[in-house]
Amino acid sequence: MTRVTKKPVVTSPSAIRARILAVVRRIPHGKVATYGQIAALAGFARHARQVGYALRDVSQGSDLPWHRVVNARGEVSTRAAVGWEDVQRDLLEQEGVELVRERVDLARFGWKPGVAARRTSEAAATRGKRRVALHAAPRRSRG
DNA sequence: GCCGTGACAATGG
DNA sequence: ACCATTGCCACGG
Repeated sequence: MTRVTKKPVVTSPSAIRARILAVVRRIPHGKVATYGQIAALAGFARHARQVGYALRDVSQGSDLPWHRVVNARGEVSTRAAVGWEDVQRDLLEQEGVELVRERVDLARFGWKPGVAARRTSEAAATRGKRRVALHAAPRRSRG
């Protein structure tokens, strides 16, 4: 059928954004994901900054769980509009995400896609040991 | 089409 | 543990 004449791979103005937002939408309630993780899951490793860009364009008025996205240190990233940092922290706490010193323990609340919730005891045990790769595949990526 | 910007990330001091 | 620097890459002017 030679319908490949013109493939829709045209990379829309924001094909990358759409993909990113799709991943953000998958973050489960009560969990958080890092910018770099989102980018990697979307298929755009080292585009962590683009995640922030995408969210900045959306933010309010959307059903997107934008508040579940934090930086690699588990902190809420500061953006242009001051004050929303508190809003985000509040939303997270409402979901049961603990914030210790303004930081989220990624080992506990970090979203692990594809892995169903294991036993709580097991998760606790993991805490004391070495932390396995939380991110999908950071490798040598840097941004 | 080049240049600066940015809700990031990793490294070094 | 904190601050400064460097890298990365799409987007907007």
